[in-house]
Amino acid sequence: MYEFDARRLQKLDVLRDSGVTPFPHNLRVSHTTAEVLALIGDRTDASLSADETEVTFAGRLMFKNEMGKVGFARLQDRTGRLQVFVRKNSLPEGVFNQVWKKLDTGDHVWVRGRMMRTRTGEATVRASELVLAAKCIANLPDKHKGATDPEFRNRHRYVDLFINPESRETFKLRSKVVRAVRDFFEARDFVEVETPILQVIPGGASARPFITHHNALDIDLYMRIAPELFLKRLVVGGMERVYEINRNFRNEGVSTKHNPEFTMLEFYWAYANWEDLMDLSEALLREVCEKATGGTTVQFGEHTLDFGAPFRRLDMATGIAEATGLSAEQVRDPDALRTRWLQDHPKDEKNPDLPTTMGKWFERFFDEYVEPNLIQPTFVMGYPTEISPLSRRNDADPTLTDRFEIFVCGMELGNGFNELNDPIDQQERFLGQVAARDAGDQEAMYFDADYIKALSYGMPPTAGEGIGIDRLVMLLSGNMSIRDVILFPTLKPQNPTADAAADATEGDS
RNA sequence: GGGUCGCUAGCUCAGUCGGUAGAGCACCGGCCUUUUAAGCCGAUGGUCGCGGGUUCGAGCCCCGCGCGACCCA
Repeated sequence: MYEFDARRLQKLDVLRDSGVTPFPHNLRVSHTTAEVLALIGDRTDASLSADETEVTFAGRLMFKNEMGKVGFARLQDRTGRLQVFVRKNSLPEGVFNQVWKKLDTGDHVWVRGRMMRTRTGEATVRASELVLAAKCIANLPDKHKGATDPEFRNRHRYVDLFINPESRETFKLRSKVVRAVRDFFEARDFVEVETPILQVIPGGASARPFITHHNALDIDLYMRIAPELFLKRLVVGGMERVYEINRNFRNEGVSTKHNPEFTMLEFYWAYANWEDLMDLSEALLREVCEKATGGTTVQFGEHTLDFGAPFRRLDMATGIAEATGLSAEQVRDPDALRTRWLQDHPKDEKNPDLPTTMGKWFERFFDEYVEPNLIQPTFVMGYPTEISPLSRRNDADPTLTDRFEIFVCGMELGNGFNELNDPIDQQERFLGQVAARDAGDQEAMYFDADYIKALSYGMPPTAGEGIGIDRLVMLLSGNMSIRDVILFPTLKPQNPTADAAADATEGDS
């Protein structure tokens, strides 16, 4: 059971006793607050007084000021706020005492009235009718300081959204980002599809999945960690340009950059290669940035990010060599890498989990020495085959793949590569993953025989890429935490015992 | 996983040396016919995150746990 505030509950009785319906319906508005403000424009009060136009609008009461037999209120709707002026003898009989005086901040209010301007010049509507549209019986955050605690804002997004304008802006921006992404791909003849979230074999990424159960089939299913293998099946099927804006689920830790469920854009483009993808990514990010923010640069913390300029293209081995002082030869030598690592991490001397191969060492060195320093949008190129089980090998150097990742502000934003379409090679890579899994790597991929079968029918030369939408929205909106750009981020229950008790009660009833 | 910090009224926060639990805003009552964080008078509101311990006495000291923020891995 939810405990209502007893004092607020009483208000409902008081209203009903005086004939006021606290939750009416069928109220219509003629204008939004922004439309009324546009009508008022810069007209004088005299000009407005001569205008007999009546408007109706509604919004949540965010500010109320009572002065005897007059008062002011500001109503907030999806377009902004607008002030209402009420005067006791300008309202129908009883409304001032029974409705106006009982209004609390947080209530939804409907108003009819004519436009005016106050003595201090504020555009205002003079109410000739005032209706309580929906009662708020919750206590609101501080009128001036708002709700600043990140936990409160994440747990009570419905409050955060109407209290904090920057939160509304963030999620409007997020919507624009998604719209811009769709427009970009639709304009290039890509088809948007939806592939399974419930999967028998989770694939397409290295990550631990969530497990769930289908009762009727009596089988365990996995929540998808990536749509990749399904999208490539579609390329086999002839969808040569295909994309999906998909929710993925990864059973891993949470941080300011990681939420267990997150939104990705993935796209596959037949008869294109990884270099085409890099060009396309630049164009995509530039266009999305411009459509969502109005410009091609954004402020993120102390950094001004430039999505308009060509992105830096950095070879992974070169980046590691530059950051560590190793030579081009040493960078490819696991022993030299180990020696260099121990130089900075003497405590790892006896660590049995240190990498033994170039590929794993690259990953570790890159994360440690290169990634944090990649502030402006950067393509990091040339990933080792070993850590790229779905990428096609480089024709000149089969230990590397034709793969890149996009980094901004030390954050991985995207990942693209020439798709491996040789079913024999893919089968061997999967077997390598299975061996890693058997050796204890819980993030290693599963063997997906149907995917191999799909490739055996022939997949055209294809390049594919994924871009993290949540992180992109973080960058474009200047939010430092992924939880600030996800409406309802995954959070621990505040009071597990109470929640469990509530569940038990539900089960009994 | 480790470290640091935090958790006190609906919200934002004080709380001294261990000695009766505080303020502003919100909410309630009263005054006020153009306010701009309006003002004035009065009232209500507390599991001080949870559980132990020390003490005559704990919001404060000690131990454990929970949740969160930030940093590190």
